[in-house]
Amino acid sequence: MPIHNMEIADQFNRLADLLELEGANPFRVRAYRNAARTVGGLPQSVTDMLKRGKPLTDLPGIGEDLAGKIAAVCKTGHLPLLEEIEKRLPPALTELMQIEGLGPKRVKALHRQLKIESLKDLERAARSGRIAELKGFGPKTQAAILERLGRHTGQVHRVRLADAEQIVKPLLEHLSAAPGMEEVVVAGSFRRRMETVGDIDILAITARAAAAMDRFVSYEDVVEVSSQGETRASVRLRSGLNVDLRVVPRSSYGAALYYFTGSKAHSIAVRRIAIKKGYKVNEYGIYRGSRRVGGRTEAEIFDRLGLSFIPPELRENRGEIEAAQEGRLPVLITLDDIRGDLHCHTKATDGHDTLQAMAEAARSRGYEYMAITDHSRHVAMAHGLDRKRLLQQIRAIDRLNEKLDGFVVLKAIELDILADGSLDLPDDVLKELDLTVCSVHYKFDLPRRQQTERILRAMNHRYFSILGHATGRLINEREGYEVDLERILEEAAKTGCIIELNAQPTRLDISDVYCKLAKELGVKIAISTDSHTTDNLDFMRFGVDQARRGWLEAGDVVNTRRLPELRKLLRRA
DNA sequence: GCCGTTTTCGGCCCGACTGTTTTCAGTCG
Repeated sequence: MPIHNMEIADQFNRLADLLELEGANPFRVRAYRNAARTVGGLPQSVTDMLKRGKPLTDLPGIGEDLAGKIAAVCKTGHLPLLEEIEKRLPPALTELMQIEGLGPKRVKALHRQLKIESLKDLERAARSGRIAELKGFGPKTQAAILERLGRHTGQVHRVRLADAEQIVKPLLEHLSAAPGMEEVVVAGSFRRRMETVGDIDILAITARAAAAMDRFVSYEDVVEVSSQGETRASVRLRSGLNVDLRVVPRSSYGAALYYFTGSKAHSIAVRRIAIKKGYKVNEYGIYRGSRRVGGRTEAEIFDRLGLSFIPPELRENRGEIEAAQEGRLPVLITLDDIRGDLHCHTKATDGHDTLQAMAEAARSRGYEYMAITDHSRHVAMAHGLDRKRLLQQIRAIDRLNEKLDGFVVLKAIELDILADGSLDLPDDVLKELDLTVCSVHYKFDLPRRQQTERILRAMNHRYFSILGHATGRLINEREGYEVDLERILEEAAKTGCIIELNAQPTRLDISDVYCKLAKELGVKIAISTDSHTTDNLDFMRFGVDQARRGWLEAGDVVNTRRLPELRKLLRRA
């Protein structure tokens, strides 16, 4: 049973928590957290890296010691240092640190002085009033602990980006109406266009900070004001989402936007460069000594530090800073680069709109082509097309194309990859199509090796064009099936198969790190909406966001091409 | 624990807010 990256990351994070409780060197703690983040975000499994003899010390923030520990976990499943510390400290103490407002120092004090080892202990102590008596604690802290305990579910909840957008939009409108408000923007992971966000960071430019604060905390969806100062406030919304507002003057706009966009790892790395160059960067500006030398725009900061402008989507400290130093940042794809959509359904299966309506909707978005990819027969739930109905649809598309001027509907299908890796319809009908999107819809529970072989076998079929939603995950709803995506991408590089980036906000499949790996391997990506209504075509922008996070340029994406060029890419040797 | 245009030791990002204090530690982002 190979150890997954996430398991290693979990062990390191737990170790970091416990070390922090023990009062270890905070930079040592950070090293473990960084390692957890690095390993957790890798597109390939470290088990495989080790097998292939790739040195783990090549990974940023992984030195000899951590490389050895990672290798040990891969080999044995155990991290001896973690187990050693768990003998000294109750492992459940790390749960206490999940409670907002409880950090290592307070948890340590609660453990030492009140023998609190679990959430249950914590609740009992708070109810009995013993916490308020501790030095450094008080009645307010005790009440806050009780209140947050009641809300604690044990899991961090992240909201899908598209859902966050719907929550944020009316709030921005509300804030914009504050007297003296000059500008309101969202920073944080929302601006970096992460597939999910944990909270919302809003930046407001105004000379009247107090008015902005008042307007913010009085928003109708606010259920709790967690903190409120002169320039900063935090609230919790009815939806459960936390929102931070930060007010800055116009002159600090760029510095503040940069700082609050993050990511944290990116900010730390850039500030380190700033220090080396004799600067200090904070949310008010960039300074040489006590003299402020910039910060009105983000560009001023990048310029000072000798970096080219790094788009927010890349700010994850995954190589973008080095690329910016060397002037080799990618020119990221934009929505305007997209010329068509290659995965769309109609009423013929589980879509809601007609062939013609879909075509017109695509055309009205400025596209030059779209592929109609209804389901194949095996997806019975969606009344998948059999040979006869597919041929009917092909003829209907031919008739429609005769009427359309300057727009082409491509004949295609979303073809089920059967459990043995064969495709759901015979070659004699597939050969009539312009392309196929081949996807897994059943048998999610195959063992990883078998699932991978299933897809690899399908990919070697002569009429296989694009692999649809490659992992089958639904964000916040279900994990994808177990599959070796790195091997699939390597095979795609060999065979010329295209990999889909499914733009449905609940899918965004494949993820950003796999987009980057695909690019590095030379694999072409199709960003497709998997539309089931005409409105769904607008999901393209979420796909483009994800592609940008994955470093993709227009040239990496097939549906940025004009039709003749696309056809060439689809024609396989 | 990592890392090197401060280079193998001695640094490691930086400020706001809260609740507890009587000048600040702890937490958070």
